[in-house]
Amino acid sequence: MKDMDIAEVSRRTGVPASTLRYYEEKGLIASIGRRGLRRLFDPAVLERLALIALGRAGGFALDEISSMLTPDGLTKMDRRRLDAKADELDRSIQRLTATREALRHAARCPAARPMECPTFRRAVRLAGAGRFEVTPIGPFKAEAVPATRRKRKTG
Amino acid sequence: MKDMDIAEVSRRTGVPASTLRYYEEKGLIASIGRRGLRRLFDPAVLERLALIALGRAGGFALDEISSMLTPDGLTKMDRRRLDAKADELDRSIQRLTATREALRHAARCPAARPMECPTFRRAVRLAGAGRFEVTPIGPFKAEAVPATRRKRKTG
DNA sequence: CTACGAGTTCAAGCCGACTTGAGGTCAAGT
DNA sequence: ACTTGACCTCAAGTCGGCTTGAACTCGTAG
Repeated sequence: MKDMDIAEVSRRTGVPASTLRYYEEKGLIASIGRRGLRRLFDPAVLERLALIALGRAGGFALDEISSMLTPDGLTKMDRRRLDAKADELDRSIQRLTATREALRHAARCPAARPMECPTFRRAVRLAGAGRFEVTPIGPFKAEAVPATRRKRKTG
Repeated sequence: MKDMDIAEVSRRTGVPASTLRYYEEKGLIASIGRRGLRRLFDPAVLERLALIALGRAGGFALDEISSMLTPDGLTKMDRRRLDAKADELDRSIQRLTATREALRHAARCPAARPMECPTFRRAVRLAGAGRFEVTPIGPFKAEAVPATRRKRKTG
């Protein structure tokens, strides 16, 4: 198997060409050269894309992912950091599991109003909705903060 | 406990006032009236915010959440939909779990390059990164599509 | 009466991860 | 020689979920 053009990489991974270009621009992947204008990719890029997808599936930001990949190939981070990430994921999983349970329960609990049901309340609490640690995904990092005069966290 | 002003709601939930206003604008919560300009909230809003947080924790969009809440109070959707949501969450959990395992394994596997390790490869595959079903979070819905001439999915 | 500060509105900005569109290039087929 | 069409670049747009800033309005304490 020789080098592939962007269309082939796209076809084999399902990742759109525009995304591949974007990833290259961000330094997540690299093309091995050009033929004319066209990028040529080493088949190893497929593996790398799988890793990137792994990271995305884990909810990591592209920047984080790129900090986890070595240029020559694959992830080679220190245990600490990987473990920290795994722990983070673990907490997400806990929350999601509680949320799932709350949903399942709500689907079959006869209580007129879900919140009247202790099982549901417990799930809500476990989901982090009672105490608002809530760092799920995307923005929304309500941190149970004094609330008045919370300072900007970004820019 | 009587009606609360926005600061109190914020203090008690950790949700910034700006977010509360935004939620009201989106119809996710409602204030029970005004004193002068100032919104007054019924304590029941706390419960509703907990539910919203539950939804967010589950990765649901605000619009989805609002479609799950009845105006008078709480979620009262048909079983089908709740179960569908729970199933969706379940798939997310599977992926996240595989990702976590991949990370944990990568942290202690001695293989020079993680992808050489079958355990890791398996985790990557389970994480959806090999077959790219990858509908994790946020954009990035690569659907193993013909790749050339994929048509726009949004506006 | 006046100032203060917490509240209000509205429009605009921000972030991440891409996508889209206009306009350009180039290798290969006829 | 010319057309085709896949690829290219770069700037701008999109989407969700908020946040921020400017300008304004009140209720209350002094």
